Amino acid sequence: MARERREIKRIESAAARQVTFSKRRRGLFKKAEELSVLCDADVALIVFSSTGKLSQFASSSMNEIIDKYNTHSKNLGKAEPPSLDLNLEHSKYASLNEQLAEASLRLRQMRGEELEGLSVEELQQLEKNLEAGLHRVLQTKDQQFLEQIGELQRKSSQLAEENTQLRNQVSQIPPSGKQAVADTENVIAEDGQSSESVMTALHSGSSQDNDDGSDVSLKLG
Amino acid sequence: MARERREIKRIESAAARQVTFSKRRRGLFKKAEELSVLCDADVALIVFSSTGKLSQFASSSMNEIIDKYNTHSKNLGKAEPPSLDLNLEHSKYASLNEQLAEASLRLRQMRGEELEGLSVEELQQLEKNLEAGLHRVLQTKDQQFLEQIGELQRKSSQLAEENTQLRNQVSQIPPSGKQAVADTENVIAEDGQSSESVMTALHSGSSQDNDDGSDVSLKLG
DNA sequence: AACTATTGATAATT
DNA sequence: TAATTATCAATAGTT
Repeated sequence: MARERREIKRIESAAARQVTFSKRRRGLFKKAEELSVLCDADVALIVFSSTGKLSQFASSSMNEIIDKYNTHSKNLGKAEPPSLDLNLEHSKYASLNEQLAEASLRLRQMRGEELEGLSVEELQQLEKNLEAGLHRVLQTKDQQFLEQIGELQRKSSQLAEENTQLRNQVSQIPPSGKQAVADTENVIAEDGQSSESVMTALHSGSSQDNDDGSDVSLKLG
Repeated sequence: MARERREIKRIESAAARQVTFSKRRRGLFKKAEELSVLCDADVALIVFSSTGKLSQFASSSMNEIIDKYNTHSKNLGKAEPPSLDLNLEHSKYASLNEQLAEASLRLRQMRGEELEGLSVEELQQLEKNLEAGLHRVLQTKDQQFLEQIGELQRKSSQLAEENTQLRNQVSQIPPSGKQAVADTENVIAEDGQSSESVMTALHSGSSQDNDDGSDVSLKLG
């Protein structure tokens, strides 16, 4: 196009390259615009100089054209596997966002957090999931607890029974006047307890026995 | 460039427009490539004909250049709010995909599924998470159990103590021979119990008392 | 699509 | 960098 034909290969001289870049870039953009006007075409031109500076031309909106380009590439089943359709991308992105939000919420809920907003059904489902996970551990542990409680209940009943029987025996001691009472008090004193507390314990004993049993049954049912 | 100068405005004749489009498009792409080669520039050119057909040129990768363009635009704080940055969109999308995949995997693992491929560290982490989740439920439940057990233990000790005291009282009854025993048996019969079970309960009473205490302590420690 | 007269682009120079 | 200009390249109209 000029004094001499120039071979199309990289211009080594940075200065010359810069000059040629400026001239040719202007021409290229001019021709791009002319094409878009003359032929009613949608044209997008992006140029990065070797120094990284951006120049651009778009007959309409750059992003519009890029979106259109991405859609075309996708629909034509072209290569470009790393590039995805921006439009589809968009809905997928929104969808992914929702899914991720829900997943992390569920995780937090399985950790016992943010349970406030859950419906009854959701709580039941969460409970089911947690219960399934907990099942073996809880089974073993609960069983041990129940065994201990049952054993203690049996012993309590046994001891209460003995108490009753012993009380009967005590009540059948021939009333020998003050002395017997004194003796009893002495024995109690040796054990470090007052007669008052003993009687209270004895009286509440049988009633408490029943209360305990029903309490445990209720809580375990 | 030719027989006559052409005004730069839309060519009304569709045929003429199509011809000009073909010619000028070829020239434009040629010049775009020449610029990229001569000046070591990164050039992307996208052209949609008025009939919607796509032509493109990119000196490197089209998506690479578009990404670079978007990054530039973004950094320059440009407008274009309705259009999203493809670049960022893309990495966000990939990132979201990963996050979602991980979240759902973790959920499945918390339900006890897909534990096969986990390393020891991962299993320990999962165990920790499950334990944390179970903690609140278990804490409440365990506390109730412990309270019940503690109460029963207290009562057992109390009753055992009373038993000891009552036994002391019984042993201090003046030996009045057979009659006293017979009376005791009658009283017991009225309560619907046999003397044999009573004696067994009495004999095992003190020894069992100690055993129970240590047993419970061990299991709760 | 090929031809070609003409304009437009630009390489070398200033 | 900008202007000049000789030359080459692109292309409008024609075939």
